[in-house]
Amino acid sequence: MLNMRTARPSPPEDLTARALIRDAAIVHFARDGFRKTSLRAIATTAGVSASLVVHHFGSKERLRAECDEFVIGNMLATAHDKASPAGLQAVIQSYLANPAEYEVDVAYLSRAISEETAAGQNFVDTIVDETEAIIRAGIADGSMNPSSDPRAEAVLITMTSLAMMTMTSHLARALGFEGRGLGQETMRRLALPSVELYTHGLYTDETVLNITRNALAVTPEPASVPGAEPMPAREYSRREDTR
Amino acid sequence: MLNMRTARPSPPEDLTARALIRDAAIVHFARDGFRKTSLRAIATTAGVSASLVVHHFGSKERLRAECDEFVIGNMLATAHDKASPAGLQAVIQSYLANPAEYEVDVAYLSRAISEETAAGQNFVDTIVDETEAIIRAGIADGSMNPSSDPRAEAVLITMTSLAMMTMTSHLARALGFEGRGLGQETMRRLALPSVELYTHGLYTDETVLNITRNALAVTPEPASVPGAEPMPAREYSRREDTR
DNA sequence: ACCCCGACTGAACAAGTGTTTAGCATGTTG
DNA sequence: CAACATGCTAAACACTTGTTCAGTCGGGGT
Repeated sequence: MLNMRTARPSPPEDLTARALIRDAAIVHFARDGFRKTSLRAIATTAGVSASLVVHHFGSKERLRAECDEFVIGNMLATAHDKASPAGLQAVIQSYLANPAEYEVDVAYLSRAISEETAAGQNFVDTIVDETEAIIRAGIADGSMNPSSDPRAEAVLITMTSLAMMTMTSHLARALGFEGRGLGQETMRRLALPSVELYTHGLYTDETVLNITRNALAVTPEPASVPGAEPMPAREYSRREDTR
Repeated sequence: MLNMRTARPSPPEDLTARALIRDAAIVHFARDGFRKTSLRAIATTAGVSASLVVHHFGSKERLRAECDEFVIGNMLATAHDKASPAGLQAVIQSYLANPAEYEVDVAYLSRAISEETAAGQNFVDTIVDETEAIIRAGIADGSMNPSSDPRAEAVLITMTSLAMMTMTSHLARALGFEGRGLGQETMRRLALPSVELYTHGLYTDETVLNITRNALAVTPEPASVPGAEPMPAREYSRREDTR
């Protein structure tokens, strides 16, 4: 009801050809990527000629720009006017309510992030900023643990969240949900472990933390940073080796 | 010294043309992606004709397969024979020691994951399994917190780690390292916050955890899963709303 | 009535693609 | 020496790509 901007439940016929082309392009870009989709393919699923596509949009690149604006711009817009700090939550919940409707938009966003579109970068940056604000507020009101670097923590959490979008297929496969509707069951399966991780952490003590602190203290800036990232889970396997 | 399989310090001249083509293809695939790179571009940087590429490899697709095998296969191989459970750690540390040498391989792997190559999927699945084993061992020996779903936790952590590869450019940009050598400074900046997060968690109490548990208990399986994932950080913002 | 302007199409173009073909060396084998 | 395989190339082929070019259709405005 509230989302007629991002999700497009519009009837098939009473749309202008221009809108039909845009929607078809969004579907194709989301499913096959920008480079792989041809103007003729878009024209076919839109039921028009290839020339009409460029007649309306000028070029394939400008068509992409318009699709970016339509999908991602609307995502950010609906997120912004719904409450100030954590307005994104409404969108997220609305998505989780029925992922099928947003499937195309999520796939499109994922492509935009992977292909590093201007709109995709803008989206990522916006969410990072928003997340940082949330974290700082959470630390201030005591609901979240203090961090040595809230900005970096925000980046970390944002990328983790976005990775759930860009790697849906890998997620589903690793969990055994191959054929099923990507997302629904996968998200449900990941929900609890994710919150557990965010509540209790992974490690039981500060062994790894201290090792990391020492390693970073030793190497001030330019040289190497041994044994810290990006797979912190591995550290434990040589715990006694606390040199 | 120990890595002459993944990193290629080989002198320029004494390589067979076949190897030259393979290496050139790896660079191009890593930097521009599979679809965007043309056989002629590969041939040019390899200093040979385009026909020779297909003469040696049969087709572009088979060339890709061979590059996959060479880069990713070697990654997995060197990871496997170095200690059994957490053998990957050696590779990771070797990478963190001097990321520049592995830059191409990391970029290549990232592409393989994004483009969902067979080898890329295999790599992801392998690391998930390996991570799951590590987590189960860590829980058993008390160094890690118990999880309601170790498999899902392993998937979560793996995807987070891999996201650091597939989203290097976004990471760097969000942290302000635009022009610098992608990785080095970014990794250093993220190391401590990441371990902090894995040690103490994000939330100070179990409010969000309980909310999530209740939400999952209410909706058993088929229907919607409101307010849980994939952005758990947002939950806090309506803490008092503990309906 | 004219004209024009917009939406729209089919055909053609130029460039780029992966792949094929024929052929040139060159060295090895009978 | 002849025959042949091998590493290699230039040219061409078949095809797809994004884009351009007339040109048709139809409805308003004057």
